[in-house]
Amino acid sequence: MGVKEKRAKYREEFRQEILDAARELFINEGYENFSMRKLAEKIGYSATTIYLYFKNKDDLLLAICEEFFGKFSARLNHIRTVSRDPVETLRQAFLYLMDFGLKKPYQYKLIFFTKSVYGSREELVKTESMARATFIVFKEIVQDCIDAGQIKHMEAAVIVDILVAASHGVITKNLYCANFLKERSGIVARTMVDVLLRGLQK
Amino acid sequence: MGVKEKRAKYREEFRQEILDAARELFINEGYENFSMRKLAEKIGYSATTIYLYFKNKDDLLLAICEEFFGKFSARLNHIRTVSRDPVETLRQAFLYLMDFGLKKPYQYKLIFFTKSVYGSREELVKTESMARATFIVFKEIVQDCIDAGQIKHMEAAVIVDILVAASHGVITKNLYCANFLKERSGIVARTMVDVLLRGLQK
DNA sequence: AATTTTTAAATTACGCCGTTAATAATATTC
DNA sequence: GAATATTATTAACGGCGTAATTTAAAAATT
Repeated sequence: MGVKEKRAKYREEFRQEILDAARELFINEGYENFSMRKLAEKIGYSATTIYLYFKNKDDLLLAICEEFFGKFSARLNHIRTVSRDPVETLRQAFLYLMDFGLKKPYQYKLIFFTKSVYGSREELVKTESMARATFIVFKEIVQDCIDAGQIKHMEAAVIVDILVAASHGVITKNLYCANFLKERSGIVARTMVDVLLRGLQK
Repeated sequence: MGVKEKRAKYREEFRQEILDAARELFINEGYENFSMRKLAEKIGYSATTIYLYFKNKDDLLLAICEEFFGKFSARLNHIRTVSRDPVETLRQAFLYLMDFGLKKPYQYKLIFFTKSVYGSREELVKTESMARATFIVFKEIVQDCIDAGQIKHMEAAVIVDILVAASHGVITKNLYCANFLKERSGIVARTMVDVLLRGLQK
């Protein structure tokens, strides 16, 4: 390995080190209370050094989102290959998203409700991203159900939107609504899934 | 009117003036970009003067939320007295919430996804608030449907949670998801309502 | 009416923040 | 070993929420 490559590798390693610390800080403190200065202290460098590896605070967040969507789309692909019944696959995919949110609400919030890190829709569609890949797998899972004639015939993307929105909603209520009983969130989530899939079936 | 009352009245008027300016600023700039200093400039006073009328930034937000929930619960009560069919009443209540979100997403975000201004559940239940009043009316509307035997028999609060969560979800997708087609948000909202009510019916 | 007391407002200040510009230290290349 | 490129630091700008202090105005008391 040449010197150039070696340096590039160390650079990559350091970048990842920053990213790991950033993820932890983002999740523990939330986007608001995260700060470049705290992150700098955590990694033992000055705040401005971070800017040599990431454009800015939101660029850090984008990298974290891409990490997440990478794992998420892989998981969806796995579910799809293992499970046989289309509707059961869809249910599992849906539940996987919602369970993640119930288990790690602050991480879920960070990824889904913090900033539009992917820019406009045009930008998202143009540049390839793990976020887009995830959406596409999800849509395929829905399309399988439609093709099997098991759910109502409508645009797959609309159904994906509805299911993801439902998950988002349960988690936002969990996060923000004082009146929402945490002990009931499991019930609400499962009922939501049942009611939606029931309503979608022919 | 005595001098004391007069002064109290002027105080109340000024407080409302600040609140009106704050609402506008909060909605136009979002919670992040709202600042006490900007608000101060807008009303032509120094930043610290605001602290004579509101405890802090979040106290301003709480006042704005209470204003909203006051109008919202009144609207729900109105719908309830006008409409006759229980499920139709529920559908209208649900749609009213979601349409508000589609029309004014930033205001919706401000009220529902910004901070837990009402503190913990214990605090919410203890102190009376318009937010709690709204929840109670919503629950009564659902209970009417259950009592009429038109939807599945389950805890009314769970159904309220599901419906409100569904609305929240559609709006969050609208706000944060780059992949979400704005032109489709109307369709997604209406389909969500239909699918949920269909799934909830016996 | 003059003086004391209360109230309202502004100024100053503290410790944060994201980020840029300028500078120093280190490594690489010639 | 000198010149160049890279990496890191320090200093600084303009912003933030808000507490403490100080000034100005109004009201109450004498």
